[in-house]
Amino acid sequence: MPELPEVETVRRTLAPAVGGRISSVWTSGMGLHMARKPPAARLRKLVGATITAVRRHGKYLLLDTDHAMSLLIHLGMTGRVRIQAKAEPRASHTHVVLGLGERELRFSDARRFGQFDVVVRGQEREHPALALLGPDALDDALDAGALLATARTKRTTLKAFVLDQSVMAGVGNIYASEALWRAKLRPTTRTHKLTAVTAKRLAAAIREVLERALDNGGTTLSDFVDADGTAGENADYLWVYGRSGEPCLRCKTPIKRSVLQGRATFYCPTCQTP
DNA sequence: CCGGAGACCTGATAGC
DNA sequence: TGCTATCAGGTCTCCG
Repeated sequence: MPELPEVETVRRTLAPAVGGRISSVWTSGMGLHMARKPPAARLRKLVGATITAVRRHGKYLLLDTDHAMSLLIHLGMTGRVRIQAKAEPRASHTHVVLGLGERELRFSDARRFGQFDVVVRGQEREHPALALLGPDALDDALDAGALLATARTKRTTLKAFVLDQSVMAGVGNIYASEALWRAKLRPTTRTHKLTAVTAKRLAAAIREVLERALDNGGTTLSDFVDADGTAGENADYLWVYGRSGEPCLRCKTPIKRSVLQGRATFYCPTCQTP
């Protein structure tokens, strides 16, 4: 579910957690991504800590505390972070609950591909999940020039390139197809074919696609909701993702679906030139 | 270095 | 109704 716009939407709706003091910690004991369990003992040391900020890098959330430790959260495919009243029933597949006054911060994840960990503030980069991340996809530094310079060091496809979290952090399978359609570039085109002109188009398209999705509160295909439980509207505005057989919104050619690296890929065979 | 396939999980949906 | 197969926003690892 969650790519940069969805995670950023969660980050923004987590604002009420800032200033909250962690009064209790509960974990389900079940393993998440790579069978890693949320570290119960380290989490319990955060009882008494106050959440001071909620940050995001790519698809990762970082909740800073005044105990020099931060919570690291990744939503995987079906992860949710909710702020709910203590009296609200817990969702199924709830794996972490932090008491925050009258409310609770709850992490649930049906498929358990998500991550919930603790990192030392200032040493985030030493966490294996964050060590290799490239600049955030909405970082101003990621302009056409930077994109082109990185692309020239690779021989991969454009689809794999924009999905590579070490190139840029935050683009996932939906927005990869969307951005390449917007930039009129074929997903299978090799990165070293990028030019100053097409790199500029791609950089602009990535930014546009992500910001537009963010304006719409993210894309909800089935699972995604923000910290308030609200679904996103962006599924109504997708240009190609999930639209195979339907007419291209630019040229009316039926949209094609193919599989690249095991992931569904959508493109217009006419106006996305190879 | 790169792509493909499979692994990790559960739930929704389609088809018989 | 119930069974089976397929698919899903992500990441990681093995293999050729």
